[in-house]
Amino acid sequence: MSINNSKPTESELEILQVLWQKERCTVRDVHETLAKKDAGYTTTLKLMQIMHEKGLVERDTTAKTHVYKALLNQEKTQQQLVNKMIDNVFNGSAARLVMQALGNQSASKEEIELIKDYLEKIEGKY
Amino acid sequence: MSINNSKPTESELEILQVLWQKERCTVRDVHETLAKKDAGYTTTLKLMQIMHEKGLVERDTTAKTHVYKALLNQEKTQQQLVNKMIDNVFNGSAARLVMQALGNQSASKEEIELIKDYLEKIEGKY
DNA sequence: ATTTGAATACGAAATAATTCGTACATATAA
DNA sequence: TTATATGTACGAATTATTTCGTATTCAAAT
Repeated sequence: MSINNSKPTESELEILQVLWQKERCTVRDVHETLAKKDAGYTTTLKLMQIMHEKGLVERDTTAKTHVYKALLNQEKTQQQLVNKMIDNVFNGSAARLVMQALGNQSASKEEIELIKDYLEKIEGKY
Repeated sequence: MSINNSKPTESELEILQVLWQKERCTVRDVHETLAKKDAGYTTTLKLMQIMHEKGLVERDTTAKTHVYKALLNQEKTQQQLVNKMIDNVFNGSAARLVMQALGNQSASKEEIELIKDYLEKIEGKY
């Protein structure tokens, strides 16, 4: 049983996103990056404080302005979420999810190439 | 703007899952299928009633025991959820999600084959 | 030294989601 | 007919999540 098996909430995920990108962030950094949402600054602050309580992030409080860092591993978290979605939404079929993902606008020619290469690589395993 | 753009909650998704599988279900059908969760019967009932209010399902109330049917389209719903995940969790990269999905235990040799075929097929588009 | 601006802390309200108890109706079996 | 089993309705408690206001601290500029 791991220490962090609690799934992050929607908002927490948005914040983690930023932290994974930028590594060390102040609350303001995060808040500014999440400009889309027009929540107030103290809302972002509070969320990050809660994340700290939960052990999702660590922070350096030596300076007045605290600096946050993600503690959840990006890959692991992604894996968990994907697994859950496969299970929950695609009746356990990874292939279904993949096809759904590839059938949409987001998949460019370059991405398709990447995936083909990847398939070649993992096909060795069988 | 569609009528049903509200994303189903976690629990609602579980129920939809069952309804997509079985087409026409009573509350008891659903509740029994969702045996894993040990919520009470009336909880499932209430959830399905709420889903009806929200327009996620329709129901036939001619008989004493009501019969439910999903109104949300499975494919469309899956697509929405996948898109959201790509955006939210994979910084917009469908390829990342796909690789993550393929890198896990769920992807069998057969599934990989399916995907390769699929890639061939959509590659024509470019 | 005083003001101003930018931070944190934190309680508490607002909102969303889940869970369940209880009342009541109806069908079926004894 | 009466009792029992199985349904629905629905209010309300509980729990989770998000949002924000206000107090306070600290640093920098005036």
